[in-house]
Amino acid sequence: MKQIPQISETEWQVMKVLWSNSPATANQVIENLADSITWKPKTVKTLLGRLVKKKAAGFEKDNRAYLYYPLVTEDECVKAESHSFLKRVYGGALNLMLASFLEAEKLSREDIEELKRILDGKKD
Amino acid sequence: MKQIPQISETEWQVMKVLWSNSPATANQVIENLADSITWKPKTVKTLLGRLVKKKAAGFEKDNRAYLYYPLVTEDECVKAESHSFLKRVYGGALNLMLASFLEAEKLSREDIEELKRILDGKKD
DNA sequence: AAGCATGGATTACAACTGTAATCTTAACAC
DNA sequence: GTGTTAAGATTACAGTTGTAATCCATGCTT
Repeated sequence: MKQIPQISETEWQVMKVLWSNSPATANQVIENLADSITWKPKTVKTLLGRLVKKKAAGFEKDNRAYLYYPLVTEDECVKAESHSFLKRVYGGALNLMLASFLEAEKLSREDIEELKRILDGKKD
Repeated sequence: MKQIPQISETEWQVMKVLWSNSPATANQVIENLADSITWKPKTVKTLLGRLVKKKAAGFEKDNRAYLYYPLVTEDECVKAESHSFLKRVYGGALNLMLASFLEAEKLSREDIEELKRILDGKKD
């Protein structure tokens, strides 16, 4: 499988915008992030630049502003992050991790029902 | 709840040793890591030093060698990491995360049975 | 045409990371 | 007691990250 670039915490937030709203100009991304974070616009631009440099995003020139879009899918990134998390924290043992989450966290009755449905579906 | 220090990838590996085998001298930690990693002994000592500095580990002088031990529990750290992962990747939605893992990953029949047992246990 | 505004490019800068090597001090071997 | 060894302390050094500010070029305003 292809190599997913290392995407940092803050870069993730920018990628999320691109995943849900692309292509987008830097200003659209900034706008989109406005209520969730408090970065200066320049900060967002820096992050966009870094994402381009590390090939997580690309752009085309429209007129003066660039149109940015993701080069990696959210799914790929989620998989990569999950794998790394699982390995780091649970030594790679998925069943351990799931058991731990299921036990420790509060889930609504509906969540529980849905998870059981998924598990049932996997049995066959 | 108390503030868990930020523990890096490599530091985690050292903490794991301390969690399972403490107190331990630097050399015992090095020994213990020998087959899983290829760091030079000095590298491990650097990591121990950093963990002490960031209050994730402590030590007592025995004779010339120090005896290191964890100052934070594995459970606390796992929780903190999990929280951060969940927030970063799934926007904090635990049910989403679980559903995604359950669907995407391969689980043995026994794993599935156990997870269902856990879910059943949570229902009441 | 001249200047201002705006977008991206470049530069900044400290903290954290990965990965060690060197320095210093104290104990142990003779 | 004097040299060697070995433990921790200090220093190294580049890459990443968080968080921007400044620089430069180009298009819009008048």
